[in-house]
Amino acid sequence: MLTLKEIRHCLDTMGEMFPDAHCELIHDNPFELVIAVLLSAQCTDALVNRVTKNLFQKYKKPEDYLAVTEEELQQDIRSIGLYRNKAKNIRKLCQILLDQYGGEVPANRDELTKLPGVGRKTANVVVSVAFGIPAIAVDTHVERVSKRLGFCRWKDSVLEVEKTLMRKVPQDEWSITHHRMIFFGRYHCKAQSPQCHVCPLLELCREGKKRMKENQRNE
DNA sequence: CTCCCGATAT
DNA sequence: ATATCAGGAG
Repeated sequence: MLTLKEIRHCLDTMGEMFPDAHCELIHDNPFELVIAVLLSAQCTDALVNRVTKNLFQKYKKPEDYLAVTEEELQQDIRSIGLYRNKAKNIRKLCQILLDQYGGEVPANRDELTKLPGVGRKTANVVVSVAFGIPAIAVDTHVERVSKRLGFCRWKDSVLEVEKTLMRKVPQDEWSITHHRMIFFGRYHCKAQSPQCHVCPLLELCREGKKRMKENQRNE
């Protein structure tokens, strides 16, 4: 486990590496963001953006998703994967927005979490990005980076990772820290090929040093 | 824990 | 061929 000062150094370094870290899901309003984040489960942002480019031209409001059959919506998002669950959840979610929220997206994590297909991670992204409410969404990248670097313990659940990060990072930096960790994980500390050999954090990264030693044996 | 699932990187 | 991708629900 890293000290508070070491974590501070890691986050500052990530900020220097990725000064423009931001949400890469293309959207024009909170409703589009909810749809995009829901679609992004187990799928790259690039592919989501490719699909939503057409999707958001055809479907503007919750009513539009309910005006077609579920099979038609499935076909419109098929290339995303998990498309049966996602199509069903999107249509249920739209019905609830119309019935209970006047067709608007609630600006509240607990209300968002009640929506089908919206778990804690998706809700955190929406409140943070769409409504400016401080939150740390722990996705696959944030979890992997936290564990490799030693921000938390290997056995921690995603909820425990989130709580640890909230405890160790000032609240007014939650959102930007979340995005810096996403970029760091997506483009540098990648799942399959982490760039340990050019990593400025290698000296305090337990996992990184272990990986570098393993590589030496294979030469 | 398993299932959902196509696209892409390794 | 296999792992991974801005996860969530049962």
